[in-house]
Amino acid sequence: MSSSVPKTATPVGPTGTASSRVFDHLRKDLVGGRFVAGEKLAINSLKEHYQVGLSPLREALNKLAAYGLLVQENQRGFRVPKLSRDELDDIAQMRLEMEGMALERAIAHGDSLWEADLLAAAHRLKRADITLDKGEEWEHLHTQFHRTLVAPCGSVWLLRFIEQLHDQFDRYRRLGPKMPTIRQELDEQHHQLVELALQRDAKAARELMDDHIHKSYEVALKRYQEHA
Amino acid sequence: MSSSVPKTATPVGPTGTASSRVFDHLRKDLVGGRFVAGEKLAINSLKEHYQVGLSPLREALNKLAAYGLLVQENQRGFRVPKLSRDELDDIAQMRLEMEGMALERAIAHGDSLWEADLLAAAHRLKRADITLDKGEEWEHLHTQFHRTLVAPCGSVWLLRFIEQLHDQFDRYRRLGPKMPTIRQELDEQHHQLVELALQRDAKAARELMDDHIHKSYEVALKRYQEHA
DNA sequence: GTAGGTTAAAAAATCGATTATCTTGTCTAA
DNA sequence: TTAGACAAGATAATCGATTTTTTAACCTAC
Repeated sequence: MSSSVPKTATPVGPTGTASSRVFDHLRKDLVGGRFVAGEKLAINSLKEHYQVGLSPLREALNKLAAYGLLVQENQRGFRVPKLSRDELDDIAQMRLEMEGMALERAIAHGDSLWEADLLAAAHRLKRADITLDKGEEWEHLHTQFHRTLVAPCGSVWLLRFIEQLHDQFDRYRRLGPKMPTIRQELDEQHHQLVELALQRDAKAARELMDDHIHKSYEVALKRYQEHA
Repeated sequence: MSSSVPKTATPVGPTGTASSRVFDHLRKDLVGGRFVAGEKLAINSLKEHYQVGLSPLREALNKLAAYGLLVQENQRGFRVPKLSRDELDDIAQMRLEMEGMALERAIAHGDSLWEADLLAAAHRLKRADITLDKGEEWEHLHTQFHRTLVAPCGSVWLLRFIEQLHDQFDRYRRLGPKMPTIRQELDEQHHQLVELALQRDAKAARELMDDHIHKSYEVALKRYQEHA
């Protein structure tokens, strides 16, 4: 049953609005460190780089500013936020509080579907770990794993804030190339987190999560210090 | 020393960009309940109502969507988010956690300038309480008081999240007219909060804050239930 | 009567050009 | 020499019109 001109073709080309596409793309690039912290964005350059008109671009920039990945100054356009030790400490501290809270709640409420999702997410991430492919694909699986871990915490707003903090944190963590030694430790913790979650050991899981974030913080801090 | 055409005149007229002005105005209107929850925004009506062009209006709507006061669906414009009991519970619960945390930290770190600011903010709010003027001016002083209370918590991100949660909470609280009886209780708690903060009694202050949020939650819940 | 399809109207998204504001370099006067 | 004024260029913000997509109304075939 194939028609030569299907009514709804598989969207090979770009999907969604130009605004949402450039938003996603810019978000990735900002989190991935493809801009220099503090730099002023030249809108006209972005326009050609992302192959998009001025209106959708500006709408994306406005959203990113409200989200905290850009700063907007009246009549002076948009800048990439500066990085600072104080802010990194703040972000890490907030991650400790909020992801800890979310993990405890997720362990209390997560059902068996969650268990399956969690195992799947951990497995996919492990595959990328051993391939040592630490590119954009690994980043996505890593984000997805942490998202799955806390997903059934029962609070839409908590999840939203955690997502935002992750993006902010990753701006520091991804300042430089990977550090295989510490990275391997962190990868192992992902599996230990799954085990403790499945055992419903909220206390131990939270302690491990604290340690996980702490180790990640040390990586991010080193990156930040080397970066200057 | 007065020139007939001063170079930098006092900005009597509208200040800032059209986009930022309409953002502020829309934010107030959304929090203040001047739109029906769930309704779709007719951009062209907004355009004339706020006396602004399409581009700055759309930029403001995009920012509000990223902030969480609007929902944006690709190719289908903007909607006012629906209200739900579950979300109100979520917001109130998050306020308990986050404002409690912020208050404890503020009490630990706040200096004498903070004490003065706090007394001033409480005083201004009391003036508005007794005038029984519960309009936009009271709302502003109330927001300002709570903001001052937690200001020296040391975390930019915590303050940001709390601000966002307040806006969300107020969408429920401001669904209906004031309730003088319970309102008076809440007003008294503001002063007790100042006293406990000045005494640096973090534990008691947090307990009172919990109670304050709980009472406010009951008001908001009643509003929500009456609203249907 | 209803499912599916066509079309007209409405609304959203985007574009190209204009206007307002800021920035930079240069000149003048103290 | 340097602070301040000025002008020219660059950039940000906004407008008006166009294109694209959705919505709603109508029509046809079963």
